[in-house]
Amino acid sequence: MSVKLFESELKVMDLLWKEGDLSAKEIAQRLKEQINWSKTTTYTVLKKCVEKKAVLRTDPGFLCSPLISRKEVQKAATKDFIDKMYGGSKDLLLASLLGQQELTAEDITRLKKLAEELKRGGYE
Amino acid sequence: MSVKLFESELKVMDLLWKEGDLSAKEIAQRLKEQINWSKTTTYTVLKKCVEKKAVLRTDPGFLCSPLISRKEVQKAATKDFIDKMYGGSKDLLLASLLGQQELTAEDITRLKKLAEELKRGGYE
DNA sequence: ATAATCATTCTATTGCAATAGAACGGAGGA
DNA sequence: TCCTCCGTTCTATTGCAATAGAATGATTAT
Repeated sequence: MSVKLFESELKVMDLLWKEGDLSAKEIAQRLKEQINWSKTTTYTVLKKCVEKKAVLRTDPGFLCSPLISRKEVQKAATKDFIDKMYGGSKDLLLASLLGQQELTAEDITRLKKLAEELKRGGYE
Repeated sequence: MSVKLFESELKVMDLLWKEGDLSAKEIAQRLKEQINWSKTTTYTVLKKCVEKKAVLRTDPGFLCSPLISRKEVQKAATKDFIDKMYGGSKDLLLASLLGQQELTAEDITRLKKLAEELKRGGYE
């Protein structure tokens, strides 16, 4: 359950999260178009994802499906990031986010509504 | 004004942010104690910080002072992180933070209060 | 004046993510 | 059966952050 992914691996996962299951061949094709990756690059990175149990690859056709969700990865990465940049304090990150001048009144209203919903248990 | 710092550079900045201006020698001493860095490692990393204009080093005594604040660096790093992990959407990061089960009712109350203050312009 | 000490810089070395060229192997056509 | 194509793997190569050993140069003590 090692959800620590590198940037290259995220590119592969991103595709799978967006498009759903794809064959290795299709992934290679799309990443060739999108970011000009050589097919071998895609296969190498894909292999890493499989080793890390982030992707399940099954025959026939080397069909690939994500084993971990974007949310899980985001959550883990966010924790790492908070540890690294905010000394482990979620609150400090929140404060930094909220303290940005670009935050509009609507942002805040929305935020309050969001908090309200959370309080009522309106989260998955 | 390149505020993009590596992990090693952050270790140096962290010290300066905490302790205020220090001589290169003192920095080397402390990082030797704290994380067992060789003095040359410290000097190499410190040099990078100077090149990046994150630190001002003046004679006499190679006194070092931070040229950028922790907040600036956090803000820039957070933006990068949001771009990388949340497709540039600050809201999604917020949602992820708030959606964590560990968030208590008090957390939410505090958050709402924080948002309230922000709305009233109570931020620096 | 010279030696010794020590702060600073110069110049590797290591480790690992990113990228991809070349080799391999199996399916399908001649 | 044999050849060709192409999906997949094996095995580099590159680039860069992290780390630090050896060289340098200035200051102090003898």
